[in-house]
Amino acid sequence: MIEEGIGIMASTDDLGFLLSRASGLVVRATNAALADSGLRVRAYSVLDLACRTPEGMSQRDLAGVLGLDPSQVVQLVDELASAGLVERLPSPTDRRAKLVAGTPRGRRILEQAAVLAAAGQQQQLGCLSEEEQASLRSMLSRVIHFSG
Amino acid sequence: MIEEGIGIMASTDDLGFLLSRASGLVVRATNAALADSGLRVRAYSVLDLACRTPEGMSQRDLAGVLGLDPSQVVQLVDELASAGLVERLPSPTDRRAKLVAGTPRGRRILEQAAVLAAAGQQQQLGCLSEEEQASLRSMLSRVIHFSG
DNA sequence: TATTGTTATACTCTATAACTATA
DNA sequence: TATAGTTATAGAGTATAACAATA
Repeated sequence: MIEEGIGIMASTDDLGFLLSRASGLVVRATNAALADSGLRVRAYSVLDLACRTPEGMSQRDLAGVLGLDPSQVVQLVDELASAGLVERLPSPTDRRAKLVAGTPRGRRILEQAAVLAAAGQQQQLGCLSEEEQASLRSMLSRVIHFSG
Repeated sequence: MIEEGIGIMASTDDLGFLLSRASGLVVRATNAALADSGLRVRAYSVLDLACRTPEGMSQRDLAGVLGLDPSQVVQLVDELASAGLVERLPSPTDRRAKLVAGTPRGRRILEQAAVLAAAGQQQQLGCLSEEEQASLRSMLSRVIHFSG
């Protein structure tokens, strides 16, 4: 079998198709690289953000930043909390909100996972120079924050 | 609600994350734009390829080009064939293979759908100049055909 | 009245394996 | 022995709606 089951959109030089396909390949490679960590890409992203802010981050903010539905965040945080990688702390300012913060164990796992994820990612993106990767980052950031 | 349910990967300036998120937004916008045509992005891609080659294209080739599993192509071609947009023709050279070709109706629908899809896509990608879009296309093509 | 987290549900997409008929 | 299409199934990701507690 040559290749199977990744992104899609119209014919081979269509930007939407290329974006979808490239994204699928990178996600797949990253998930494969992360396998030993027990994490998949989405959980990894949540853990990463939770560990980035010492006080923790509300689930709603996590959802907003990652572009996920809040109900998906619930599931992902459940997983991470069961594994002891994050904990839900009460927000000091809003009794509805829960701040998701990385545990010491979570930070250790994240550190290892980050190496794996970067390797898997560069396995797909390594054909682009540093300058190209920077340019790509810049363009994609604009696309994401653009709603016209 | 701010934003929900799209692509994912690590923290906000991570290339994998940006790729995944941008792709998700474009696919969503395109699916929404295509709604009136009764097509979704993957079926649209198959129809597009089927109509591009007058003799039709084998399902295996479709799968290879689009990066889908052959079993997914079966389903998508089933859908399109039920709607009368493509037909499965016997291959003159290989009795196992079936050539998927667009019907006249399929070509008409495709023509309309292409306009819708392009509009939905540019709604997300319109913030990039023509030059940037060309550069993006070039980089993503390389990423896709790179397996290092 | 609106928002945070949660639960439930359905649908789409992805991943595998096995089977058949041909090659 | 391998390949094209097919079927079946399971898992991951996405999309909605509704509810309780709190703002």
